Amino acid sequence: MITKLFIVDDHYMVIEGIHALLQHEKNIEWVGHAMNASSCMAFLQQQLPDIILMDINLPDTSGIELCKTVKEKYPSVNVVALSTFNQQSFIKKMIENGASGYLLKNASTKEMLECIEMTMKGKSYFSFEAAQTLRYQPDDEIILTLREKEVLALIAEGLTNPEIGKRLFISTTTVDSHRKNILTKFNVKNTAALIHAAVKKGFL
Amino acid sequence: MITKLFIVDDHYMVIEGIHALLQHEKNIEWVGHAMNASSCMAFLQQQLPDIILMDINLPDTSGIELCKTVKEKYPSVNVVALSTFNQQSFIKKMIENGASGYLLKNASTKEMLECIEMTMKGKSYFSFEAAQTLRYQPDDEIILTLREKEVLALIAEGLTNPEIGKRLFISTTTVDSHRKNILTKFNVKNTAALIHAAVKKGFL
DNA sequence: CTGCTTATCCCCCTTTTAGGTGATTTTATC
DNA sequence: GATAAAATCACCTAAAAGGGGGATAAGCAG
Repeated sequence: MITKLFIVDDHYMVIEGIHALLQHEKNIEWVGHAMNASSCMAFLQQQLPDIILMDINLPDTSGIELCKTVKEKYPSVNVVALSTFNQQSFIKKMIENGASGYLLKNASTKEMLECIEMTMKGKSYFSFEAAQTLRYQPDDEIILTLREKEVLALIAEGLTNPEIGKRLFISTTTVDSHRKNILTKFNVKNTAALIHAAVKKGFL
Repeated sequence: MITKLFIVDDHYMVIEGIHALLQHEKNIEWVGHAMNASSCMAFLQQQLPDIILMDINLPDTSGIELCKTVKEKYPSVNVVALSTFNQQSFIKKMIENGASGYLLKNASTKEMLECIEMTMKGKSYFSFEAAQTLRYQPDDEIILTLREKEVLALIAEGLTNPEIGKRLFISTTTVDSHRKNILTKFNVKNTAALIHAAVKKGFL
């Protein structure tokens, strides 16, 4: 069985690299590539591949959004996320949006082939490191409510509690409560450490 | 004249991609690759290439550090930075550490060849976007003193002014002064916005 | 229905920041 | 040796943040 493979990545070198690594594989057909989200969608209107290797960082839309759109319109297409970052939040988001796997860009040919094979069998595949991230860091997962995320974003913008209150049409004391809860969830004791941690964990 | 090319990048796909893109170039000799800083240094003890394409993000040392070390030990070797990020601070730092050029990973083959050619002629080459970043954003360049960088790092860790003072053996009021100067330089009005901006600009 | 989470609100009090203004010493540079 | 930049220290005031406590209403799941 021949797997039709499509790639979305804005880096020419990566596209060429994957192409070079897989060109001698007989059961993989290279149906094309796109360097941004919109040309990817345009391609899919004409032909559906079996697997899309999709970079998370794209110039127009993020891979996380593109993945969602693709899976909604073409549920039969398997999406495998392709990324440099081994960040838990990204991995989680891609899975939520229907990705079948997560491949880091430092993956070997063997890993790539395994990933394609597994995906075609309907199973999930995650790069070793990505899998470890998901497995061994369950406790540092931070779940914020919608409101908390809003507040956090406004804090990062530099707004004070009274300003945030006005913006969200709630009392200053409420903002204060949210803020304290966020600090507790991140296990930090002030705003500086909070913003730093929030960025590192992909919230900002 | 044949250019001896060496690559340092922790992503197998990128190495293969560049290899694929340049393998038919007759005046470029592919002398090898390394996937981290230490094996790069080990290679250089045996053979010196003309140009090193060096990723900024490496697993052990950062490319910025590696560039410095390489140029100190082997000044004849030209280092071209290779990166996904079009961030001013990184570009600036690489130049300061002796890099001859800055190539973005979405560069075309033509750009790569141009870059190699220019570098061999002793000139600098910067990807179009990287050059624009340097040219059109001169005013948002933020220059911090050594002390200010130290203080900023400790603020990001979540230390308060008294704590920072103890750590650096200076008075709390001095820390306060530094802190105010940093806020002014970043043109922000509180810690939250400061940390956010500092991360975006590559200080943290 | 009961417990749980979310979102809302309020109080007290202490510490920390931020804005303003000013000054001294060290260090590097011309 | 003069000049400029960096680093140091100080005082005042007001605003904001953080730590503690507690309360209520709405919505949801077992």
